[in-house]
Amino acid sequence: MRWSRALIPTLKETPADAVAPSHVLLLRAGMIRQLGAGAYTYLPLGLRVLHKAVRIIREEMDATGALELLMPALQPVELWKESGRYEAYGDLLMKLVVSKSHHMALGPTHEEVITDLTRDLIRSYKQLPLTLYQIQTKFRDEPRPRFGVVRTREFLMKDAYSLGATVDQLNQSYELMYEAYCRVFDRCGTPYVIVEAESGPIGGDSSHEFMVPCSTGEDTVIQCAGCGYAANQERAEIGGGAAGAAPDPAAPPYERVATPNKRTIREVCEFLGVPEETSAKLLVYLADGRPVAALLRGDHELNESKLRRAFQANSLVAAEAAEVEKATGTPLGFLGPVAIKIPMVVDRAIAAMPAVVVGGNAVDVHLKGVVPGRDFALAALADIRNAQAGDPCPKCGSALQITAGLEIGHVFKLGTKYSKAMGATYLDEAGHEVAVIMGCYGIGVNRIIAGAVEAGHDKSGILWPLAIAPYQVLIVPLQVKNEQVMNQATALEQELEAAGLDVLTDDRDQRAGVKFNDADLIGVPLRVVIGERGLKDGVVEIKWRDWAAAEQIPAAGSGVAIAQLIATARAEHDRLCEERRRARAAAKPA
RNA sequence: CGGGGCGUAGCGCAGCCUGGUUAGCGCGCCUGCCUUGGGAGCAGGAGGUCAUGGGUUCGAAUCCCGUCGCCCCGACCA
Repeated sequence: MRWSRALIPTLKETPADAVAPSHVLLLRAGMIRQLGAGAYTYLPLGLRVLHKAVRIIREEMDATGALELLMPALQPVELWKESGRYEAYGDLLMKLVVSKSHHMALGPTHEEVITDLTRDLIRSYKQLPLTLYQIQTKFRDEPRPRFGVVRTREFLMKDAYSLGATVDQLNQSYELMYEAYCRVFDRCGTPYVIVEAESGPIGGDSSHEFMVPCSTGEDTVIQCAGCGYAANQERAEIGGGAAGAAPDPAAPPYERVATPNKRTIREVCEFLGVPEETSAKLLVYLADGRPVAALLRGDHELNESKLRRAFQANSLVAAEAAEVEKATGTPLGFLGPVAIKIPMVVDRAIAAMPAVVVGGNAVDVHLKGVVPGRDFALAALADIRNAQAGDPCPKCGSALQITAGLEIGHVFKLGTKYSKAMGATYLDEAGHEVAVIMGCYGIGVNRIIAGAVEAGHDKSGILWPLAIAPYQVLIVPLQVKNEQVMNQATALEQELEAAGLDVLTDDRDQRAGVKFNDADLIGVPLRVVIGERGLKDGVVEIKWRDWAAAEQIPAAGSGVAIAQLIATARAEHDRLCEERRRARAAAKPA
């Protein structure tokens, strides 16, 4: 391919709206263009990268025995009402009216459609297990698209659904997908960590997310350097947790203090001159509509998933100010655990505190020196807060670390939520009608691209992994009007293309500096420079994008040598992937 | 949805506060000369509903009101 014909509109300056490195560089490298918020065109160069990732995904999905199909993006809303997600998904679901009165939605995911298909097609245990997948555009009405291609309203997703007759079959499908995901991301060359994820109210005993560590990531990952424990903050447990010491019998009784108009933890603590970690806050939530309270240390953050589980509720929402006052008889800002009338769960960290400052359940009143276990019960103790840096690891007790992660893949055991709601059943060996046991597995294809750039760039531009680079080799003839130079470039291009390589030749009549800067920007892994100077000595220059030094090789036979270099690099990468696969297999309990 | 910022040429910006002829600059683009191993130079040129609707005014990119769009922070995110 000739650069002059390839439509690669590189930009010298950073577009004002772009902040995230992947957004800036994909724009500057001429790979994407924005149409509107969360909607991007993939220009030819960017599309090549996307296609390469898709190809790897497809190969690995097929290798697991999963079958590819293609479901409609356009879905009847009735299916969503049937599964109960029409309400649950809310505004994120893009709705539209077709043919004047036909209510449709654009699919944000396809559990409903696959379950509908399943109840049609799956009749017998003999057809199971089965995993189906597709690679398709998804639509979500994101309230806030951001960071270029990281969060968009329309994106390419590989979604797979496993159908099983037994929990064993589900577990096997899950394992297969989990391993296939590792292979996909290993092969794409995108760094990732696998974290335990929150599986949501639907239950299911297992869920993992694949995260690219990068500052642009929207998720918070909790990791233990000691034992390798890694979890999404939504999920991460906190170690320690032994019950605190018994209340000090010598502790003086608590005292009531006037705190006029001091409502927030900060205001109260500043007013009383005590540190926030000696205070406690009482939060009121509606668990399945019933008011409940959560008590945690003033400087700690509530984890709603943990609280929802603590109350064994299906839904949990923060109570409005009016609801709080109605439930407790006290306005926001002065709530406390002493003599509270609604059910309360206390965070474990509270049990370790000898005395706390809390709200007095009366306007403009707080209580000082309240002793947990003496002045209020510690019966319902639970881990209900977000893990933070320095907290003990739940597995080994080492200090946890906190990093940002970009979610590129998610594997999830669904169980029978959808099959039961929508009547997807099969007949088992005994002739009983049983709900299909399902799993779902997603990869954000665009995010592989974004993640690769977030993880692989420098001041000059992108460093594509060889496997997903738009081209593998960039030939840069420096004097395009010099026949000898151009002939050499053309011959090399044809030879490499004949050898099956993806080659781009920068045939633009530009100065060397322009070409080199653009070469660095678009990040093609191997650059071959052909110039008058080198040809005089019978050499061409080769340079890996991620490697500082260039080297000279004989111009004669350079095609063979370069094809060999790429082949070696690919073999080395394959070897690395295989090594990781073996390590995973070895680490897995028998 | 709350808070903040911004819409002037393909990109980056100035002009607006204090209204006044043909709306500027840099990059990019076209033509020519010159140059040629890390974003050269000179000369000429093309390209604008100043986001949009209304209002004030003799006169609006500029002042006022509405609308739309985009970005950032937060909330939200199977």
